[in-house]
Amino acid sequence: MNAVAQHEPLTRSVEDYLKAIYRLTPEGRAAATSEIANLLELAPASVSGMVKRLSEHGLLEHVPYKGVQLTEEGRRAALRTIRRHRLIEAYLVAFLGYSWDTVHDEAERLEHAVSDQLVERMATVLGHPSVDPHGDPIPDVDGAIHEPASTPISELPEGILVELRRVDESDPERLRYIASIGLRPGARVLVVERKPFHGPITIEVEGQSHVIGHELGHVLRCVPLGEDA
Amino acid sequence: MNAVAQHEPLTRSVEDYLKAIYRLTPEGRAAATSEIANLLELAPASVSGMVKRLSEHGLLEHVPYKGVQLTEEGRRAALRTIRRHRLIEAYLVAFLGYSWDTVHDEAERLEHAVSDQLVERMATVLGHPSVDPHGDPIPDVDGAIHEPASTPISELPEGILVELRRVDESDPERLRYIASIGLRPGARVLVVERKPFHGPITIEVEGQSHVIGHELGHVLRCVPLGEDA
DNA sequence: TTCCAGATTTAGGCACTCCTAATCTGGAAG
DNA sequence: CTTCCAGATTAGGAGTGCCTAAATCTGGAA
Repeated sequence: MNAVAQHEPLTRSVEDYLKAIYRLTPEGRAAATSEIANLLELAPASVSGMVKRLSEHGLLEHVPYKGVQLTEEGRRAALRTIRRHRLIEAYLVAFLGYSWDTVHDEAERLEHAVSDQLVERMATVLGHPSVDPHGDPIPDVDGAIHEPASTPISELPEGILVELRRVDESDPERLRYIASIGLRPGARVLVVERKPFHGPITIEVEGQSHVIGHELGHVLRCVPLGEDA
Repeated sequence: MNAVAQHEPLTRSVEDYLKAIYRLTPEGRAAATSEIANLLELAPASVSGMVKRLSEHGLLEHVPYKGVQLTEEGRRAALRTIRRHRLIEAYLVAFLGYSWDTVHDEAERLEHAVSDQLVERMATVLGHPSVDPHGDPIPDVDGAIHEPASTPISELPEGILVELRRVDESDPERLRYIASIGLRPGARVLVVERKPFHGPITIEVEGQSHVIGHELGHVLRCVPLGEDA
């Protein structure tokens, strides 16, 4: 019953909880029950129950009424699932004709079914990529991950020319919209105008102007290329 | 609540039951509870329970104490799963370095997770194959399947030269053994000697002699190529 | 300091999928 | 035609994972 190297496989649900909590707890934050419920589209009471069970199994640290964090074991499990997800996405785009904006749901189901062997073979034929089609970094086999710096386009000054690096969105309709206006990782984008108080942002992509909401701008993470006013 | 075209997805377990019952009921036979339990490695009582539930859902015809058969809807669902399984096997062998004797387990998990879209894309890049790496025919999208004639090598006369067409086995160890002596779909095999009363069979493959048990001979399905005594 | 709104947890249910133990049944043997 | 038993079913239980409704807690406003 040692906590190390026990490889009883986790269920689909458990993997989803761990992934969600990983996303909600950057740098030592704690995740609230309601945040998890929100992300997974479950009732808060269901989350309370699962959190209790996962704490007992040593995957989470839970302070009742305060929040949860992953244990080291939980973190490793979460990163294992994330690695699978992102490699599957990269594989489906590279070899099976998926577009980067439609691949998420398929990967969401496959990540719970593939063996380590299969994922590593995908990684091999892909040449061990460091990011997936959304620009998200792929953790390595040991669970190491490094997130290259990037800034939401909603926080960059007007007049700046940027390269889109990451699209932090999983909703299929939003993704399809983002792709439809020419935005994809690697795209050059000019920040034309930013209205104050979380107002709309005007950008130029492939010579075309588009106005996007602040919320959408928040998921478009970029690196500056220089001024171009 | 119509029986037609309802597409609430079936669970993993349900798909496994339907596949098992499909295998156990060639041409109108009925499958016994114990046969299903055996194939799925479950307690007979568990099968009774599930069979009851699946009958109520219209996927099975159950005559208590007699046996079960698939309804038309159950048959279609079984063939859908079998199509997925066999195309996944073919894909993994063709593109991801799996060997035909080790691919079964991976496909067994993936068949419950892939979308129709993904399976059809695999079928496309494979060029719509008609058989999987074990020689098993792949049902088409409408559920039509035709099983080419073949005879277990255990039923063929001594001295005959045959081509191995199908290996009806899913146990990994047995498959690995079969592959290790040079047997695979397409291999030329000479039936050297067959001892009576289900005795051992001596065959020659790739110039090498091997003695196999009758049980193993039963899963090796062949077509005759001619005499060679 | 008290009190309340909102978040959280507990209580009680239901469906699924499995188990063991007890009971029942249909057909074969006497 | 009765008895018996292998095989099938029912009974009762456990774990997962979700739900709604009812307590309960917490932190900030009055």
